[in-house]
Amino acid sequence: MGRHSCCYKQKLRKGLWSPEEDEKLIRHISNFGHGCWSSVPKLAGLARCGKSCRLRWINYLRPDLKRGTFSLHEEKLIIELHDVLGNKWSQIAAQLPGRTDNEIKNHWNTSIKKQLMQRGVDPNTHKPLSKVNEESIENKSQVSYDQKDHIHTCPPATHEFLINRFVTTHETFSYTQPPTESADMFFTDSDTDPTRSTTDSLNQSDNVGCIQTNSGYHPWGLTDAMKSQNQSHGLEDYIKWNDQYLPFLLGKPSIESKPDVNYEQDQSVDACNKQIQRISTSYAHFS
DNA sequence: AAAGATAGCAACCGCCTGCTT
DNA sequence: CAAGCAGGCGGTTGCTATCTT
Repeated sequence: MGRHSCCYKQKLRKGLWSPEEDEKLIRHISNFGHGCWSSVPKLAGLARCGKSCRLRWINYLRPDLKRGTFSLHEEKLIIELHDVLGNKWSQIAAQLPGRTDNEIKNHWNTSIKKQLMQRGVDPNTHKPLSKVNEESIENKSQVSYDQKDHIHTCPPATHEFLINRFVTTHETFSYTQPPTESADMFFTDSDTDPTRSTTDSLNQSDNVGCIQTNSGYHPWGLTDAMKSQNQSHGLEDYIKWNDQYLPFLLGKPSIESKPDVNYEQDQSVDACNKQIQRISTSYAHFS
């Protein structure tokens, strides 16, 4: 594909936007909307490419932008979402009203990353740095083995791994329905009230969540009763996700060579645990 | 006060995906 | 089905402001 066609045009301005250019763009979009971005520069009287206009509007001129420094809550949220989503800045930004993906990405790279490193946390894996170092040493020796056998890098997929990745213990697994379709994950209160806004929910509950699919809302995580039960046993009450594995859990394998797993429409917790057992069996050859 | 180093951020680049022709 | 186009995304660059020496 190469470069965007509009970028080939001659005499297009680049670099920082002048106040006059901003004004033209704001006036045009306020009056007519952006429509097709590639036509915006011409209609707005700007010597810029459509992509540049789009970026300027989304990252800087949009009226609903919050701007200013990130609050502690926002930073916490970014860290948690990054743990789940990785560098999916647009998805992370979608959970922070008034913030852009670019803004979050910049803040991550310039500030949050350093904070995490100072706290001894690896910003990529969100694990303690000491643990990451140990694993990297182990992985180095593993790489040669994998290369020898032409096995691409695959995570360990033992039952324990999957359980640990998705749920803390069997008892804590609290789907009311197994999800059946592609899903966008979001968090909500344990009452799983879909009318609550995501950010409101996140303010109140970090560890109990919900999967939203086309077929409805599927709570996951710990009920309050389970939380207190687990805490009395000294168990962690958070649930870790990995977007690479999420499609499997949802029956939507997205990476080649992964086993096709069908999920039954069974609403019992036992059935969910059986599904996990089945997944881990399917992965057994990787471990 | 000046020069160099560092941090923060706006914007660009290149790639990917989905839609249209 | 292939090619072209537009929109979107993540990674990166480079400019500017601030800090340090």
